[in-house]
Amino acid sequence: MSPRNQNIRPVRKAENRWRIYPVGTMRVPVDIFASEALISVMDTETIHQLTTAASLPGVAGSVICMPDAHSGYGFPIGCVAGFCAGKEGIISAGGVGYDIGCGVRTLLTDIPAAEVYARRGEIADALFRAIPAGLKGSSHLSLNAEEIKQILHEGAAWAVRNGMGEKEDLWHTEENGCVAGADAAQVSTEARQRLTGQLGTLGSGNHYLEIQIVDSIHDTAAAAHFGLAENQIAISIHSGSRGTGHQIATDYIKAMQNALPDGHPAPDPSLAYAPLTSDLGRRYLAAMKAGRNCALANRQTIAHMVRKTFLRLFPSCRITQLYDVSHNTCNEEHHVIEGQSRRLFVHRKGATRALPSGHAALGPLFDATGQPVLVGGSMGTASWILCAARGAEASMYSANHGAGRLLSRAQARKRQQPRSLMDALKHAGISVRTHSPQLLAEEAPLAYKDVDHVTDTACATGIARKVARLRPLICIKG
DNA sequence: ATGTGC
Repeated sequence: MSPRNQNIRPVRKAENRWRIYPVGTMRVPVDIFASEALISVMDTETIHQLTTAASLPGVAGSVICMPDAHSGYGFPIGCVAGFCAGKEGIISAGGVGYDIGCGVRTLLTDIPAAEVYARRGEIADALFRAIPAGLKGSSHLSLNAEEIKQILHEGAAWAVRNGMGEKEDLWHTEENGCVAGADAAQVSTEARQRLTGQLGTLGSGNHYLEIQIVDSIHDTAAAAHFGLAENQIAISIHSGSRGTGHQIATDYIKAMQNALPDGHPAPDPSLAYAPLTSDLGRRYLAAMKAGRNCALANRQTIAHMVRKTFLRLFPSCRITQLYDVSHNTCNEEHHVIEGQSRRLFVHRKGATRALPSGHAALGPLFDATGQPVLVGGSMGTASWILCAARGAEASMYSANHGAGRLLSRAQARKRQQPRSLMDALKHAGISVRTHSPQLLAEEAPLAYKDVDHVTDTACATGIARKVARLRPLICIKG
């Protein structure tokens, strides 16, 4: 169904802007935000997945591709696609992906950098003990069925209600820490049970807990508003919905593959979809929201354990939350399409929402700066804190989520010896703790794009502005 | 991403 065999070439529209005009089954164009260098490393599979997304029923405006995009399951990672609410629109479980609600939370501390440098090994060991990580990392908390149901409905607010955080944390979290409309009844028993021993665990893959230092400030006013200063110590948590979100995705991808509407063959089994108005579509929406809440509660719980660990080591320290934002979501939003305000269901996979100052959906807390955008780098490289800018109107109010993979996990394993990576990180002054040096190699810097170039590109297009660059000092990995 | 594939 998708125009795979046609010779598709993005047309250069402006500096760092490219467009794929509709051909074959494509209903809308694809708008790519990338430099020449970044577009040259996007493989044919990524381009194919973008044009496939642009071929789905009810797709609105254009499909957006971020500078960090690479191929994924169904949609590429780094893709934004909105679908009209109502009869013609669809929702796709593969479009959101397996790690529902995966995102980044950044906390700010008042601990002098010199003290962190002096006690780096001790801090790394304490965090590694306190925060379960890796595929088998199991939680210190054990949850019963009622608690799991509450978490799926309440998100981070559940953790705060149970003494794991402050209400200020929720103000500094997307959706105030709770996605409305979640329904645990649409989440299978198996998916719910998988949370039993997993709340407050980091997971594996590119998930991490990093202690970082603010390396440079690029927007003094926004940095002051965010509470950021040069040489400040920050904490970033990159994690998701663990087994629960994965199981929700598995369940609904299967169900959508088995229940495709008549006359609407899926372009690809990984991109099976359901009409938004169908029972299955509505059920997935409610289950996906529960998955987002699971991820929000997970990061809130991890943040609480990190705070407890730091308070033991630095009893007088103060740790506040800058922001928490997910980058694997489907969200109901209003967008202006061809001059008309439309209600859309916007899938963001490996892309964050980016509301500029003055946008009606942005709360008062960040109206002066625009919504914070947390860009996680690869292990051992920098992260960026950006704020959404006016140009985000052209990206359906979205920005990039990271550096983006350059090599597949298998390719990375071939090119990176685990031992030499550990040595290189140590040499770079980064204290790494991991349960699996083998999996660590898959996350080696050589497997990722240059986060500074990706960030430069995103900001050059006007979708976001640089606020601060963060450099890792301690990294806890699965 | 994932109690790692059907």
